[in-house]
Amino acid sequence: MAADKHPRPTESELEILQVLWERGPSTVREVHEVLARQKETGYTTTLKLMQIMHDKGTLRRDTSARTHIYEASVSREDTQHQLLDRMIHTLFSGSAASLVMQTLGHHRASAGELEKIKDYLQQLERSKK
Amino acid sequence: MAADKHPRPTESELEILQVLWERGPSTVREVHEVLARQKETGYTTTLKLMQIMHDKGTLRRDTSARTHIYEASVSREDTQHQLLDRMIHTLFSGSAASLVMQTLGHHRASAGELEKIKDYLQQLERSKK
DNA sequence: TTGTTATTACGAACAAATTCGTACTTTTGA
DNA sequence: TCAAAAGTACGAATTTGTTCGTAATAACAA
Repeated sequence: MAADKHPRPTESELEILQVLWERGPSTVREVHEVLARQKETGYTTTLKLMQIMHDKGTLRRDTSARTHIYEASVSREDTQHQLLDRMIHTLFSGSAASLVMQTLGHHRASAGELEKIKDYLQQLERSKK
Repeated sequence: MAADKHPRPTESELEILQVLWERGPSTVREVHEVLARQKETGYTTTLKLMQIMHDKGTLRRDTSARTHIYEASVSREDTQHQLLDRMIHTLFSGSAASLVMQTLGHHRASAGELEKIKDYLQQLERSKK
């Protein structure tokens, strides 16, 4: 049964979440097809993982039909937020700003993206006053 | 023995790296003291972990004296970069910009930090032309 | 109907990470 | 000198995550 509220997803669980966030509610078969394109993996492996995630409360499912439909019960944003938090804490001594600068320095964003980021910053500053 | 070049550090390994990055070369005892302040853990556990990390090549050590001195052999920046890469890929569909905006949105940086980030952006844009 | 296929459930094997007890060695100080 | 303290090494137990074989069942098609 579900124990903790929303335990941090493992590596494999994230792969599955990605697919569900992208596609919306899906069958195990559909999720598996996508994963199998990226890596060698068996159907029952995907099935088992999704069952485990359901136990943990990470996924919801509709079992009314023979073929069950699964759906993420955690949002992409919340998960991103949760993992970012952890990373900022464990790897950037708590400084979100230094994470941002590291990222900007190493992973060239396009000019358009930089523009978006700048706008976003301005907006943040305005809302601060 | 050391197998891979620099395997991704595990959770516990990151905690140890943090301490070493912060303090510089240190004994197991010193690292352990710091960790023990944050969580319940035994001395030999810390020791074993650091030995494993040495095997993997994540740490260097000086064994000339009885009490060994350990030091990180991977830089903080490289590790940050490595893990950011992974996170951008697995959680932000490859878009560094959206990671940055997520971060700015959720983790309020101080006005001073925002300023720094803006400067950094301008600098990036200039160097782009 | 009947056999082939698709699906779920379950348990066990395997792998990786973590924790810690114990033995042995060196240093120290009374 | 010699007992206590501090250190390393090592192996094993535990925990957590991953993979997959097998059985049971439902759907489907000939």
